[in-house]
Amino acid sequence: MSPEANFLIDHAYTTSRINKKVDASLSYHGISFTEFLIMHHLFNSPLQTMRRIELAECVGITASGVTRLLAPMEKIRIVEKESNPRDARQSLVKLTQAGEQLYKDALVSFEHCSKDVLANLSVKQIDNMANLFGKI
Amino acid sequence: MSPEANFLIDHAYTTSRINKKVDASLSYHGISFTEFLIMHHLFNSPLQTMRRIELAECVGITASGVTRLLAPMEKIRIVEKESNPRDARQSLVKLTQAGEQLYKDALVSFEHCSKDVLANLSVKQIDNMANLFGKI
DNA sequence: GACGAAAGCTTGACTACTCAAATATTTATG
DNA sequence: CATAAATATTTGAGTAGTCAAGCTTTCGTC
Repeated sequence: MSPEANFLIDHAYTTSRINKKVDASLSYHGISFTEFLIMHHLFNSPLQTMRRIELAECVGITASGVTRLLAPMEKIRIVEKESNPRDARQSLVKLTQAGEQLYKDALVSFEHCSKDVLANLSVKQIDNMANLFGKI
Repeated sequence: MSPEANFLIDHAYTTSRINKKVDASLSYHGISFTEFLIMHHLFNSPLQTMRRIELAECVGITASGVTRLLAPMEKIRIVEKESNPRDARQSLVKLTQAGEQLYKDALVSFEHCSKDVLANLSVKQIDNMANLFGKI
C-alpha cells in the first residue's frame, strides 16, 4: 500500500478522534463544531454577514445543510437573517450580539482544546503541517 | 487566534474536501469510505475476522454504528457473521470471497484517488506529515 | 424588454450515523 | 456457586447532514 493511501487511512482515524475532542469541548457551550465554524466565519467576515452559499463553501457542507443548521440558531437568536436590497434571492446571515458573545466564549474553549489536541507538537511542526495541508 | 486553533479550522475544511473526493472515487464500486475502511481492516487483520467493537474503534465510529453499517453489507454478502465458540456474546465479522474481491478492486480506485489528492506533495512531505499526525 | 438560463435558497425523502437503554453472556468475588 | 459487575451487541429514538426537485429572483441575449 502506497504512502499516500496509508496517510489517508490514518488521517481519517486521527480526524475522527480530533472531532470528538472538539465536539466534547464545545458541547459545554451547547454548540457543535460545525456551528462554531459558522460563527467563526461570520465573526471574521468583513461585514459580519455572509450569504448562505458562502457559509456552505467555508464549512464544507451543502447549501441545504446550512439552511437546516441555521434554523435552530435563528430560533435561539444566535444569528439573524438580513436581506440584500440589491438581490432578493439572497438571505444574508449575521451574528447577533448574543451570538458574538457565545462565539467569544466558545473560542476560549476551542483554543484550550486545540492546544490540548496538538500538545505533542511544537509550533514549528504545526506551522509545517499547516503549510503542507495548504497544498492539498 | 493561535496557530493550533487555526490549524484545526483549516484541517476541518481540507478534511471535508478529501472525504468528498474519496467518497466520489469509491462510489463507482458502490461503497462509502467507511465501508472501505471496514473492509480494509478486515482484510489486513491476522485472521481476516474481527469483533464488531474492534472495527468500531478502528474506523472511529460507535459499536451501534458498526451494526447498522454491516447490516446491508451482510445482506449483499460482502461480509458474513461468524460466532466465537469461546464467547457467545461476540459476533465476529469476516470478508467473503466476493468482499475480498470488491476490496481489491476498490483499493485500486482508492490508490488512484490518494495519489490525486496528495499530488502536490512529495513522498518525503507525506512521510513527514504522517509522522506528525502520528503524534496527535 | 421578453424570456430562457442561471443563481440562491428551501423542502421532502433519505442515509449515516449517535446516545441511551435493553439483552445476553462472561468474569470476578464473597 | 450464586450473584454482581463487566463486556459485546442490538434496538429505538433522535441529529446532522445529503441529494434532487422546486420556487423565486436575477442575468444575458437577441
